[in-house]
Amino acid sequence: MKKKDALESAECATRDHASRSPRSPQVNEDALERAAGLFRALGDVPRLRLLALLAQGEACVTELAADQGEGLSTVSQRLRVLRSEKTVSRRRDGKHILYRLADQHVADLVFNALAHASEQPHRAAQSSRKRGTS
Amino acid sequence: MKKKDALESAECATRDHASRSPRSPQVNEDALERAAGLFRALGDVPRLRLLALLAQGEACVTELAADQGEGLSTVSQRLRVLRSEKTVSRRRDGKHILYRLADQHVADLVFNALAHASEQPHRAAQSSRKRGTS
DNA sequence: TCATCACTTCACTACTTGTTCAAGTGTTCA
DNA sequence: TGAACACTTGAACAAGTAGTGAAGTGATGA
Repeated sequence: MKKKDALESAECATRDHASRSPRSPQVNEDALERAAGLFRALGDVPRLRLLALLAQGEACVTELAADQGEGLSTVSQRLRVLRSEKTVSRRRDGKHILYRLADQHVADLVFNALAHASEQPHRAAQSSRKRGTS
Repeated sequence: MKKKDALESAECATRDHASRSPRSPQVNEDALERAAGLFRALGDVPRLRLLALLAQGEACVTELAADQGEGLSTVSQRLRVLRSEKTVSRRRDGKHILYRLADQHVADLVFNALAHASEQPHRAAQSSRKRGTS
């Protein structure tokens, strides 16, 4: 993925709507990076399913793999990605390693998105609906 | 991306912790797909920045491109992705096409994630903090 | 201490995605 | 009517990412 071609022909901004507002970079660049990373980790159906599963409680890799009909290695890799973005945490329990959602915020994100997705079968609207609405 | 290698050696599930709970697929597969699509669209720094910018109000493509020091085409493509996941909507205003966040839910998602990311410089915690914080 | 179990990591391939230039579309204004 | 503006779309390529088998790691139990 390359970058750069900047401003190939941006002229309107200085004329028509000269200054609507500063529209500055007041967003923390670092936070942006982490937020994007988090979203990227959640942006994959198998991984999201894994999280939805873990939202029901702790589970070991074998259990998760069996539940999804996938290989251990595959599931382990998915968990690695999720773990690198701090969406899940793990602890050893004898021979097993149990995974769980890292915190309530992750659960909120997943549930909100799923709720939102369920509400809107085919299109988003000018909704001013509040969260938590089922 | 291939698929399949299923159950290369999952035996523990049937022995040690035989049945912790059903842990069934009660998650709507279709909602999962849409939610993942939404997250995937948000999982890119430039696109997320675009949304953060739009959270401040409507803006035309040229304006957004100028603000980020990027080319029109580049920004237009990013907006296309965002639009395909219904995170932004647009309307024509004379020569310009003004983009805006599609709904409040998207703004919530972005702000929550950014807030969460800002709160946790280097690691996630057992936070039970509620949304809307800061 | 050695075999087994439950994973994790590595290396590799196939596939997906983002950026970019060139060309195309739709509006406005002279 | 046509030139200029503000985008959008298409195609191509580079770079990133997921899945997989094989090999490695760390507990447990005989």
